[in-house]
Amino acid sequence: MALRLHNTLSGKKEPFTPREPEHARIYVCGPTVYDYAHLGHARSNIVYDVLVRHLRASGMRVTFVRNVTDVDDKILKRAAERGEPPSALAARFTDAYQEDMRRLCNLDPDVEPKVSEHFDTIVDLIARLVDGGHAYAADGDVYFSVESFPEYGKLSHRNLDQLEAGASGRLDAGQTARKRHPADFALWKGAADDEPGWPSPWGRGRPGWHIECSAMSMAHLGETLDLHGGGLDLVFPHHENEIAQSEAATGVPFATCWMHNGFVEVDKEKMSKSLGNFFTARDLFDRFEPEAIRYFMLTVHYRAPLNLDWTLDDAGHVTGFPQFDEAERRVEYLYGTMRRLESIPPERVVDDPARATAAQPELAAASDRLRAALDDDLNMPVALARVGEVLRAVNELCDGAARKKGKIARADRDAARAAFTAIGAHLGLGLDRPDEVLRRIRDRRALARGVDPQEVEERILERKRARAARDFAAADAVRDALAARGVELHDSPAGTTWSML
RNA sequence: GGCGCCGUAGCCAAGUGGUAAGGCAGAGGUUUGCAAAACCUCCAUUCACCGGUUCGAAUCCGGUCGGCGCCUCCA
Repeated sequence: MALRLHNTLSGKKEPFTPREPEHARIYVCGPTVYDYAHLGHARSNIVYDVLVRHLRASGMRVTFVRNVTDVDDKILKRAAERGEPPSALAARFTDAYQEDMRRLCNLDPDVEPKVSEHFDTIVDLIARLVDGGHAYAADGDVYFSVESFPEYGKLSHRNLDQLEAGASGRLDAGQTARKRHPADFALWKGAADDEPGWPSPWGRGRPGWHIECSAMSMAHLGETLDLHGGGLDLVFPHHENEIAQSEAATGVPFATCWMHNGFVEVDKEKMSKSLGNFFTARDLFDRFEPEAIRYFMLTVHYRAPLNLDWTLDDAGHVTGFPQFDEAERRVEYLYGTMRRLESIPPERVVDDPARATAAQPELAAASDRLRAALDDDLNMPVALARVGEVLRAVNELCDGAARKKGKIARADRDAARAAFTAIGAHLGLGLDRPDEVLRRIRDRRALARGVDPQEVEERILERKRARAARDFAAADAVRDALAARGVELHDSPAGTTWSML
């Protein structure tokens, strides 16, 4: 294992070294479940999914924990607006989140802890901080004292003076009065009588935003995590505060490596709910194969911003996403190549070492090349370039097997299969059934363009008769008429199939 | 104001000292009754701009211009 990762803590690329060499303990900040997952959540999940898959494909055991924040002010607010119990709303969006992430070909975390199931752990941690002099109660709230932790700011590379200056003028007056230092943050928030709350030594209330991640990660992975990840926007204050409260409590490093993924942007601006320029994953699933969305997320390095382009009609409505179109064509290429390989008739597969082509070494090395790309700070774009090389080599083999009296060496065929296995293992691509994916993509496009598959099949039969009668003019007329509607016909010895442009 | 990131072909995008990966689009070709798919070939003497360091820089240093993020809920 020679994975090197950019560590936010040091600002440098470093070898990833779990405390237990063959077992990585990883924690990633999950969603606050008050709405559907948007593309930013999708990107974050896909990045860490590739990390976990890559580590496992490289032979490491990984315990992957990703929380669900199901107790939070935003949830209470949204639930109140809808007249729905907060727990019901949270449960609904938790289910939706899990479903969406699975559709994006992400593995489930090994543990998915929820705030609602960890009150004791959270309260214990707060009590430990109060006892240690790192936190203080004030009017039913409990605050962490940043001045009690000299290293505060080490992750986001800022100091308390800077924070004070930056925060001036936009602080909540009520909280400021209770805080000893403006940067102190709430560990526990007292609840008003009409607000939901849970019992604690400091009165009825609910956890602050940051404490749950410290409590739950340490509960499931121990006091020092090998890697803690999340979106770039979590560096400050969320992760900075997690470090402070965790290390103040335990006296040991909270996480060895901190990893942060870049944003999804629209028109060069961060996509976020507050800007109103976001798309949920579900919105896109109706228009594109979820795996195409995953593919697109892999085309850019995880730390770089990922800019989303769209096309608009005159009325300003979104008409398309060129990048997802392109990614979906690449997904078709991937599955189309897989299907081609498996469609080679058995009699054309021969045990003839001499026939093994120059492509075989390239395919045999596919796994190593993927690993090398991802070992370098999870360079997914380069990994995708390696995938492209594999697909080209496999198609070359298939072309050879398709020629008159063409054959493919069993060794080549097996190397190609192994390459697809490696692609799935490291990147989570190509794990579905080719026929099903390709038909789904085709039918989704047909539906969008008002093309009836049944009718297309009839036209194909019509053309078949014309061709049999050597009436090529009539046959071509059918082809042209369908082509005008985006339907593309593919003739092959086995018959005619079709796809949507 | 503080901290930080980015600017590579028509578009997207890798590349942190050794002479520009990959994809899309485009051009030509093989194949095909015609197509499509697939495959082959071509497509940046150059990396926003100006200086500097070096035998050598897209890569390091300084400056200029342009874009963005965090500092407040946020993946």
